[in-house]
Amino acid sequence: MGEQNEQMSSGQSQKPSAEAQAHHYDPSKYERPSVTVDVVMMSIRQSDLQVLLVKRRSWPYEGMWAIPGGFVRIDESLEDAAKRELHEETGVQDVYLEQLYTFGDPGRDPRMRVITVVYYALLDSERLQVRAADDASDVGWFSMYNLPELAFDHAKILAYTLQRIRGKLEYTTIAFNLLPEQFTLRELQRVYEIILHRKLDKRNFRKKILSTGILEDTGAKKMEGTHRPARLYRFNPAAVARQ
Amino acid sequence: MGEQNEQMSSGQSQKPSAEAQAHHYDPSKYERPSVTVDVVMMSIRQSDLQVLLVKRRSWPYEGMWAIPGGFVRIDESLEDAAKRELHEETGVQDVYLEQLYTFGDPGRDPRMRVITVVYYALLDSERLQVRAADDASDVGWFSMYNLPELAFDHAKILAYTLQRIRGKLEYTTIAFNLLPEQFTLRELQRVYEIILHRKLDKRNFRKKILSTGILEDTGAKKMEGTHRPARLYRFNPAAVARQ
DNA sequence: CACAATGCGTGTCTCGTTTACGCTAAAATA
DNA sequence: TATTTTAGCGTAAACGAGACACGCATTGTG
Repeated sequence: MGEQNEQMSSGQSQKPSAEAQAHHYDPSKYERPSVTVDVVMMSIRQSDLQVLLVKRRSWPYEGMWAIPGGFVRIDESLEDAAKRELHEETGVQDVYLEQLYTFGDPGRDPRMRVITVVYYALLDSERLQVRAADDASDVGWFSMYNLPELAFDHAKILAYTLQRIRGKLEYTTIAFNLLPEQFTLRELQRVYEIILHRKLDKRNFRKKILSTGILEDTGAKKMEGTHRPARLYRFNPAAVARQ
Repeated sequence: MGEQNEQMSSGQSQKPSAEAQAHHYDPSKYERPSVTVDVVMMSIRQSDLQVLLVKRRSWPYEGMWAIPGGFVRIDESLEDAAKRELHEETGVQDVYLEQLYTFGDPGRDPRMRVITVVYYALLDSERLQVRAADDASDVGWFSMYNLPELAFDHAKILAYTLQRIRGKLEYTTIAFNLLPEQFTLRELQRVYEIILHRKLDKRNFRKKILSTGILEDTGAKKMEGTHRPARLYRFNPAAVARQ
């Protein structure tokens, strides 16, 4: 093994060292790709799973919609870049944010070699309503189930995002990030139904969620419409067994 | 949202366009990070889960062990870079390879900003034995449960790798990639036990695996030692439901 | 003030899955 | 032919998932 083992792990010096040259390897010869971070921002809006997209105003893919993103600054972590992007687009901070995957095929951007680290964020619908007004018309929310024509490989990225959150929904507590601090069991069930895209049995759902002990009864009730009011619960992170 | 929405998704032109300048954003100003791909190569050896590491011969972390990796070439996909690395280190091709995570904190390499896309590979122990001889002494196999002192943030990367394969073991068929084409049920069970790091019940394990129908009896038997020979099975990818 | 309308909140049974557990079979060696 | 070693098998109990229907608390209306 290691015919010519260049020992490039996490980077040989980029200025050619004597040793690198001895191994016929000069990293400074290599053109560096651009690195961007894109953030798939999702929220439950209008009883739908929606994603924030921005409209491209220039070549390539002019007029198509794209996942918001930007270049990683040289002294900024990937997660910080994602948080910055998130804040710029939505004004919110402290939301659930997770790295999804890194897409780096040559040719995915016709202008240059771009490697994109994709994150996804789950936003509480309530906090978001505030900013829903300023419709710059080149930023918009779209249903994950009815997407417009997307730039680059962004359709693939969103498909993968949906797959990931569906998977995580089953064995983590990510759903709570899409709800305000207090919520009813019915609202929580709707989040699950919207993401999994199928109906769930009310009794079994309640039984399962309550049996985990991750919900705390606030004592308050939510009255809405002409029917019996629903209990309001709060997520109790202390009681979470596994992430 | 989108105070100054720079529309950087998957890259604004790197040459400053009139439009980019109008938005006070000139990507060419930004220093680009280096991008490397590291590959965690794992195999079952000596009834142990082992990983291939290379010894660093220069600053920083001189003398410590590191996950093999190298720069991504400008016209090469991330996965191709990982395959190249894999081939250079082990001589094998066509093995299970999956992207793990991207590590990019500033300061993780003291020489420069390096963003590392980490892949992991699962190698069939049998094919590997051939090359086990050429011990260059700066390449070696180490137990995932007893690692040497590691360079950079590589200890964190290996911990995360182990977590990922444990998770995947439960709902995918990745285990087969660690075995030769034909294997006994006992050998398969050992792979699970070594990765999960706990004993499994023989009868339940056989029942569970056989009930999935992903194994095909080859008809052949494996005789080894002074006891009843075991059936040899083969993995039947056609019968795999999910993953 | 009664009654209709609406969504909240609950319990049980069935069935399939997972776990726990011990003995006989087949081969090699002495 | 006795001993050693691992292969290969079945059943009972516990648990979890899914199916399923009706009384309750509130509001609006006549």
